[in-house]
Parts: sequence; C-alpha cells; structure tokens
Amino acid sequence: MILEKKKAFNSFAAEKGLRSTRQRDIILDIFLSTHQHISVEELYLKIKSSNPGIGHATVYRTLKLFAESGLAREIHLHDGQTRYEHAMEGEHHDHLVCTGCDTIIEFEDETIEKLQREIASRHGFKINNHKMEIYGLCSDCRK
Amino acid sequence: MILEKKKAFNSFAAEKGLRSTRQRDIILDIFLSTHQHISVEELYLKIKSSNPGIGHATVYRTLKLFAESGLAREIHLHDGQTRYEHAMEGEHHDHLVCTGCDTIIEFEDETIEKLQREIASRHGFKINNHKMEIYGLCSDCRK
DNA sequence: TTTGTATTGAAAATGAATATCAAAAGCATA
DNA sequence: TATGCTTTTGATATTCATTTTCAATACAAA
Ligand SMILES: [Mn+2]
Ligand SMILES: [Mn+2]
Ligand SMILES: [Zn+2]
Ligand SMILES: [Zn+2]
Repeated sequence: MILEKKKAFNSFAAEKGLRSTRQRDIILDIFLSTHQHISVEELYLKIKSSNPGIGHATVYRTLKLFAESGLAREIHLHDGQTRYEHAMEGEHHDHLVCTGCDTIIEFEDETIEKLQREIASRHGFKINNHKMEIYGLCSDCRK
Repeated sequence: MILEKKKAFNSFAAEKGLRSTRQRDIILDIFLSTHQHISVEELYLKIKSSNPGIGHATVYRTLKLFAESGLAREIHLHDGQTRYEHAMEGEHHDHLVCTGCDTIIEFEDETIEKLQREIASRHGFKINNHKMEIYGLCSDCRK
C-alpha cells in the first residue's frame, strides 16, 4: 500500500520531468507514516526531528506536489493552517469537525454527492471538487 | 429592509453596551449597500473613497461585530481572504463557485441539510454550523 | 567526468489579520 | 454646558502562515 503510493508518486514525478531527491523521498516516507489531517508545521517538525537539514520551504513545496499528484489532499479547516490528508484514487469523504476538541470524523454520503451533481448541472456547472464540513460538538464535548 | 437591519444592529449594540459611533454607522451603510461576498479589503477601499479617515482595523473590527450580531456571515473561499455576505435571520445557503471567473451562485437544498443533520446525529454531534462549497467551471468558462 | 538544469535551504518578503496604545469621541452625570 | 470616566479609533507595529529569492548544491544525461 505504501509502496504502491511511492511508485505512483515516482511515476508522476517521472512524467513531470522532476528529479528524484533525497528530500522528497524522506518527506514522502514520513507523510505516508502519518495519519489524518496533519498541518504543514506539524509535519515539518516531525521531519526535522530525524532530518534536521530539511527546510521549511521544501516541505511546503513538496506537499503541494503530493497534492498535485493525487497522493494528498489539501484541507482548510478554520485555524488558519493548511492541512494534508492521504488521498486515494477515486475516494472522497467529507468532515464532521468538533470545535471543542478538534476531533475530525470522516464520512461519505452518496445521496448528498448525487444531489450536489444535480445542483451543479442545473446551473450549468462542471464540478471540479467540493468541500463540506459540518462543525459542532461531539458527544464528549457536550457533557 | 435596510432600515430594519440598521435597527437590528442598533439593538444588538445597545444590548452589548456598545457606543454608537460615526464609523460604525458609515461602515454599516456601505456594507448594506453592497452585494455578495465582499472581501474586507474591497469594503475597506469602498469606504475609504468616501471616508478617507476610517482605518483598516476599524473595518475588520466592525465586520466582526456585524457577524456577531447576525447581520453578516463570514465566508472563506480559497483565496486567503475573509469575505462577508448579508445574512438574514434563519436563512442559510451554500455556494457554487466558478474557479474561472469567480462567479458565485447561491443555492439551498433542504434534502442535503436534512441528510447532514442525520449524519451528525448518527455520530452524536450537535451541529453548530456547516459549509459546503462546490468548485467548478460555469457554462461561460467552459466555452 | 563534465555540464546544464532542477532543487534546496536560509533568509527576506508578502499579505492578511491582530495587537498596542495614545489621542479622540461618546455618554452619564453634575 | 462642563466634567470625568470609558470606549473607540487609527497609525503603527507585530504576528503568523506561506511564498519568493537566489546562491550553493545535487541530479542525471552525455
Ligand atoms: Mn479526512
Ligand atoms: Mn452567499
Ligand atoms: Zn469534541
Ligand atoms: Zn465562470
């Protein structure tokens, strides 16, 4: 699974004429070892702990590449930081965000997706992507 | 309609013990005269053209107040700027955003809203608010 | 190797939003 | 109307995430 993703990114890089670098390998490894909606800064710190030489800008640049390759998805919740999550071909989900404890629950709802497509086509739009976030309090935080 | 909104904000201000100031009056007037998803900077420039004295910070502060009073709603699309739109009691809508020309189409879909409530309750969440944006190309931009 | 180009990282720059704080304005009271 | 207290304002500085710059370095093709 992780190996497949690495291969996928390598083909993407090859097609784009990108060079293979130590930094990108390291960042990819560490990104793939994380779970769930990690912020750039969080990932940067994680990377730096084992690879002090790697710079801020490189992490930013590389995560953009991952997103472009389809390996990662950029997320914007409302704390002013860009986050990334793993993305797999054809998979999509939305988020239920607890504003109390920052827990994020992922969900999929094909009925909603279908309604979205209908709304878009009714207005002559060709959907590229969408986002849907439901903010509220989880059961723990309501106690 | 505009008058009602002004009254509503004035009662909100009164209840909160806020003073009534020339600046807030002006900003409210101009905000109410605009349409659709204006960015803070756009509004600031509009305001400055007739009222050069008013400062940046005051516009930011005042828009926050409008949102708090329920008069305005804060919007975050993905250009890194906060936008505000008029909000009316109990009204809610979502957005279809053209990434070609920045046109925004508003829509409401009660079926989707209901499904959202179901999803939330299935996970024990109490919804506070939500956002849903569909990004794509409008018919003009696809030509 | 050599050579041309892509990549990197430190540092500076950007841009939106917020904080600071002295001066000005609002308002209750005398 | 004048006084005094408190809020508000606006210039400016600051913060913070992200991007840009650019010289040094690394990659890969020949
Ligand atoms: Mn997710
Ligand atoms: Mn709207
Ligand atoms: Zn919670
Ligand atoms: Zn368009």
